[in-house]
Amino acid sequence: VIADIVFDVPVWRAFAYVIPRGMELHRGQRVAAPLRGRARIGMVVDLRYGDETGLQAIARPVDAVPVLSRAALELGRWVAEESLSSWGSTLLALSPPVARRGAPVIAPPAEIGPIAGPPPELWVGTLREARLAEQLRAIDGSALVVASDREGAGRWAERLDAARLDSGVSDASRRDAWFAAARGRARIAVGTRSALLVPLPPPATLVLLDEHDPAHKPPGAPRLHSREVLSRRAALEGSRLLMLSATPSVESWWRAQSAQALRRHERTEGWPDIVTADTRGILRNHPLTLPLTRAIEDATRRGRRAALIVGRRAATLVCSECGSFVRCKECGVPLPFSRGRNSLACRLCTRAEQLPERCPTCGGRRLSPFGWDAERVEAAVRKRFPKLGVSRSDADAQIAIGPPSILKPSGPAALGCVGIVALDSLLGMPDFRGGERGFELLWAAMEAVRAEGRVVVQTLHPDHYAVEAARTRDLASFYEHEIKLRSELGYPPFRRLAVLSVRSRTEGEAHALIADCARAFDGIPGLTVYPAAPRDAASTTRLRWRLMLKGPAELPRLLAPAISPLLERGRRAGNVVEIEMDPVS
DNA sequence: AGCACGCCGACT
DNA sequence: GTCGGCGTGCTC
Repeated sequence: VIADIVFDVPVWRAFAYVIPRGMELHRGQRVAAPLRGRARIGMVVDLRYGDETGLQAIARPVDAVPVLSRAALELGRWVAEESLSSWGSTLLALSPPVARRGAPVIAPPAEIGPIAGPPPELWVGTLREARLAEQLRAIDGSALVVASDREGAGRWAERLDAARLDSGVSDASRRDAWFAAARGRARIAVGTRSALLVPLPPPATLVLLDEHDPAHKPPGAPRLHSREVLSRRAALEGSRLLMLSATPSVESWWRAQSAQALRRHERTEGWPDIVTADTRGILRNHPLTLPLTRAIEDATRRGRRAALIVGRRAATLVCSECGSFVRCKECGVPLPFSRGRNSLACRLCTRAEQLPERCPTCGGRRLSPFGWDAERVEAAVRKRFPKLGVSRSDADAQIAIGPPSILKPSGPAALGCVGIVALDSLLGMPDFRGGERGFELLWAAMEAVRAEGRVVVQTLHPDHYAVEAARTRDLASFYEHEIKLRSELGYPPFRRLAVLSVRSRTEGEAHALIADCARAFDGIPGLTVYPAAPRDAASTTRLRWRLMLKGPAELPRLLAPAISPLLERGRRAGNVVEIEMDPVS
């Protein structure tokens, strides 16, 4: 009997090995097998009869029993194909930690047949998490809860008294939790993306927390958003899928709405009004407007903490008179601006424009770089509030300054004031998700203060649809607007994106390499290939290039034949070619 | 990925 | 005459 094994190497095909006499193996079990002379860990994906001549023998099983079901192996293959990465690297990233020698033998995972299940549900509203905890407490069958990070997994494991599958606990207890979930001994298991394939006895409920969070797709295998993996899994095994978010991704909202699967568990009565501070023509010399200064004073006087949210660097050029950004005429995205350069280049289409003298919208003469970074804000705030504790690293400081993520761990009404120093640094990011990210932030700010505090938004765009929708607490109106835009401009969920990037040692080679890549995509029907652009517009050397690809839902299948030889050839002579499907930023 | 093989320059 | 750089190709 021959075993087909896949390894954590960038090689697509499986390798065939002889199973030694007396060794019993199953699909979904890990083994150590000699690969180019050394024993490496691989996953058994198939067992078959065949010609054994010239094949090496498997050295030993690594697991006494399978860790993945056959359905999980197939799901893993789908994930690998969708993300243009190898089956082996995907499966091994989605397997439990390897046991130490002498660990007890545990029962193999349940096999689940394909059944038709309900459409995925999208839960929004302030009560979504309380409702989830309630339902899970009384659940019939098993459940997997996937958080976007270890902290979230830890909080939920405690809240649900559930087994933990993420790396926040020891390997031994993660492994125990894996098999406890597989055998139905732990009804509820909590993990991060590494737990996506854990076997669960039916009927299973799959839960994705903070569905919109880009942290569900960090670098590394499996190179797909947990949302996509879970929705495929739910569809294949007929499980119920619940996705929770205060502000879902536009993709999920759109799908849930058309499947009549949107569930709203809301209570927004008593929430504070969002105070918008219009910063057009001001905010040149201080990051805090009067309303924000007052709100910080009030909160800290009452013994409450304040958080100030800042974006990244000065990223765009803005008109001080009408407030509009200088945008690419082709793509409509704001052009990134950095000091010391006299042209603006679009990140998407590479069109370069002379630095304009006047505002292209209103003809105003005052165009200035826009953006307050954390350092500048901290210095100014310390000066303004010398007696208060101000920190960029301690989220528990009286005034904490940082990126939107500092709002994440705060419980309901944890803060007395949230100030968004410059919403425009989010709205104006050279990324089609700018509106979505801005809306998420505003909503998260309201959730962090609830009825007990104040949200102050400083912006050049008080009339932006994301601000308007947040101010009126009208989720649906935001999504309607955003979906219309996405449909007109051909962005997800209507078309699918991929980003190809290359790196070389010399500028000449880098340019030749990206040109080769672009040529390889010539003539593929339904594919839009955007012109290549240097990766860092600010950098003077052009060793890194990227280009964006747009296509239909089957984009990975379209790209695979063209990209495979490039991914291999790219590795020669210090060249690196990478492709990322469905980039989140 | 990771590792061995092999072909050219610098050193004993 | 030998060491070792890295470019190249393969892994059951």
